[in-house]
Amino acid sequence: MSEILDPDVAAREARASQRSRQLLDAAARLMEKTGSEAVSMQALAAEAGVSVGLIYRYFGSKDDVLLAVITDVLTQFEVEVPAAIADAGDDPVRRVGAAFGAYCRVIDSRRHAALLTYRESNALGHEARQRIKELEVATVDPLRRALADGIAEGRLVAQHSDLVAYNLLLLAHAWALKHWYFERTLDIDGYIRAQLALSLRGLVAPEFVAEYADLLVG
Amino acid sequence: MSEILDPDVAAREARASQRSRQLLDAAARLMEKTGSEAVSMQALAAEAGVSVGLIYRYFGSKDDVLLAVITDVLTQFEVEVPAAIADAGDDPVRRVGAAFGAYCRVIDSRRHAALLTYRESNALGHEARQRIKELEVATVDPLRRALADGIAEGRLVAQHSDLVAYNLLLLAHAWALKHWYFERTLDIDGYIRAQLALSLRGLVAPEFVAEYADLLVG
Amino acid sequence: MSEILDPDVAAREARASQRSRQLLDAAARLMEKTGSEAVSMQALAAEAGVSVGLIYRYFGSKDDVLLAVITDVLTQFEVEVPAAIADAGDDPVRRVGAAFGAYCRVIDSRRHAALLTYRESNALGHEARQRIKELEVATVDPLRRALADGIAEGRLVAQHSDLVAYNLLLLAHAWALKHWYFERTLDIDGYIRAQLALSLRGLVAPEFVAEYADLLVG
Amino acid sequence: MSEILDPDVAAREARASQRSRQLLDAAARLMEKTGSEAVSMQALAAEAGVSVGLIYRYFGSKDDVLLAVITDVLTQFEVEVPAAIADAGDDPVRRVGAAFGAYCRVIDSRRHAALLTYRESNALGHEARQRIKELEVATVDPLRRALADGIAEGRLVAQHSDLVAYNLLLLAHAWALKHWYFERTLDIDGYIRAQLALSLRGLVAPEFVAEYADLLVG
DNA sequence: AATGAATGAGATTTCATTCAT
DNA sequence: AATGAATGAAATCTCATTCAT
Repeated sequence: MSEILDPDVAAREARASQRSRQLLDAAARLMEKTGSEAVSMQALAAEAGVSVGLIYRYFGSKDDVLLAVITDVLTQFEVEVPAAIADAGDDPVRRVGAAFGAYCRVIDSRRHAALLTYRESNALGHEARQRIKELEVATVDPLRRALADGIAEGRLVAQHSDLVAYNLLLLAHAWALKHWYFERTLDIDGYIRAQLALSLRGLVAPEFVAEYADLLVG
Repeated sequence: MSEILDPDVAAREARASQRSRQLLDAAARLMEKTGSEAVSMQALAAEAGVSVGLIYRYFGSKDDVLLAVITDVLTQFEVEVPAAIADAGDDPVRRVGAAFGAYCRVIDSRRHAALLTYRESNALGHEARQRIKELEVATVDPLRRALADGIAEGRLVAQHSDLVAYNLLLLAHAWALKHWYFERTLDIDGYIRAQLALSLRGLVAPEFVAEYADLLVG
Repeated sequence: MSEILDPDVAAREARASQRSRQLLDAAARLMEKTGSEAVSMQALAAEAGVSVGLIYRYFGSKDDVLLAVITDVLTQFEVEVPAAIADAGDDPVRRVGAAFGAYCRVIDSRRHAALLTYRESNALGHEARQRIKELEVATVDPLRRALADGIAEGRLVAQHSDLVAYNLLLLAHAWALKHWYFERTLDIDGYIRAQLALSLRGLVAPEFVAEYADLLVG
Repeated sequence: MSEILDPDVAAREARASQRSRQLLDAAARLMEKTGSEAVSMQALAAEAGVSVGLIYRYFGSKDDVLLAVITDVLTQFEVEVPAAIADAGDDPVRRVGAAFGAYCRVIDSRRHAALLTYRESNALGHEARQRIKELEVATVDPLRRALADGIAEGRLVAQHSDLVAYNLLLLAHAWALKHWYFERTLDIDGYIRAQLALSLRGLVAPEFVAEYADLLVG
């Protein structure tokens, strides 16, 4: 808030944010390790190498930790997806492809944490739930914009671009949700390529099909 | 099973299956009501208007109840989807459409129960989990067959029909998973129409596009 | 009570006693089978092939069943031990031996039921407990009398005949209590012989040792 | 274990072992108080003046508590019996006497806890049961050795020394098992004297009877 | 006389949260 | 700032007992 900070306060805040990170990482690690989303505060403390009590200094409750883990993943989207889009250059179709790939890769790297959103109902309160939903929707925005650009440039056919964007998010999540099924035949790269081809085939305007031939064959 | 049943035994069995149904319905109702997939045995007993102990006469454990609720939904797929396909006539593309519609409608009628599959990891044991996965995969089969027929007849382009089938299942589930999002702009019929159009646009062979114009405009 | 009974009443009583026997046998069977003394009323009903409700027509409570099973074993002592003594002829030392053998054999035939006495504390009320203790003490009486006779005839040395009698009862019980230990080296016949030899060696008057040589070498 | 301990860790361990002792004592106290070997976790918590949850910090399960109580008694044997033997000097017969006395006195001091072994079947798992049996058998060893020494020196007659040792253990347990009977006529000292006299009369070699006259008259 | 469905209290166990140190 | 012992409510499951049929 204030631009000039008491150095002690700054140090404290730095330590605090470091602690938060340490705890969040431990939580993510624990989830990937146990494969279960049922993580007790005691187990989290043990994994993070701190005491239970300390967790409550940084997070008000278990729900807060859960919320933070989820937010953490969502934040990763906010970082990675725009970066991937920027890297993809000006072509909106390739930007869509890059965005979807980035989504999938983030999810692949935090599979169990990503699934946490699908359990919120129980643990989290209405307010937190609402917050997550807003963040998730915001997360689709770069994708939606790339799609809109493609439509504006005539490279994509104009049809339900909102729905399409959300479908792509869902298919990215599906890599975590139905990993047990997809992993039988695909690895993450194959998955991205196949799903992208499938989705784009219905979207790319006929006169541009040749140009995106590399994307359209899964 | 046997042709001649002791009437008492028959009556008892009828009562027993009625009880199971009552409990399963209560479980489903409770989920829809609380919006939560976490149902305690106490709460279930209260909702069903019976005692805790009685549940254990019909289901060996909480896992059994959960498994039964899930199986119940999956069984509904097994009934409704083939029926819808049969009603749709011989055209494989229209059969795909009918199958997807049936999926979505079953899920719409049991939204929270349908989500139970996405929590299995915690509650259910490995065996039960495996069982559910098998059932789910089996559930996609009619859809996969209709797609294969469409490809064989040249009405659909041959591309990853397995993946397509599973994607359609996922999009049906998405109606429950992301209901809070989709319901802002779509009702169940609109959702089915839009998703179907989107998926089919990438699948229908060019020379048949005109024939399925009604399906292709979401 | 009344000497002349209504035939219906007599028939009913006969049926009732038959039922009791059926239930008691089932209880004993169940205990030997599961090896555990924790027998639920449901399990007992199943084993006996009757309904739970019916047990309560013949026994007021679970404690009553337990008490009856215990009494049943004790009654068997009351029958078998005097019979064995009678068969053993006039010699009091041999009568002692016969009594101990009978004790051990009854216990061997109902090992787990015999152990029930050692659990009474929990389940049974004070009154029932008292009743069992009295019966158990009464059960030692034939043995005590045979010992007393032996002392009176000068064949046994006079020393703590009460304690000796109870010790013999205990050693018989020990066959059930510590069966896991004794069965490593002895069968029931060997056990009886060895224990008897050990006990009698301290009891038989020196001038009669030769006469009972067969009993004194375990 | 390690020579230099972190004082905090050492203090914590001390506190922890103090808690264990407190809980074990409470368990023993509860058993003596209620006269019952069945102790619920709630009751144990109440008796110890702690919460239920805390018990689970020190013992993994109810079985663990039970096992610990039993082990506690058995450990007392391991301490007291060899000590008593050592105090008794070189004479093996007097060492046998001292060992038996020590057994009986330990049992007298923890009567109900000592009986716990006779309930193991129900509560404890197979492994724990096995463990207890081994410990019990190990417990007889000092007695067995003293007997063997006596035989080797020709002071005791060679006959079933294994069985004799176990019988003496049983007679010690009998003080708890049949306390209600023996207490009518004997106190613990009288019991020890009488039982010892009885057992030794059959064991002491004729030429040494005079030497042990004090032990042989109960 | 007989059934067995139904009850509900009670048992064990887990775990989010607090608080004295 | 940090600890971790302690709490106690809640969850699952069992089983003696009752009662309508």
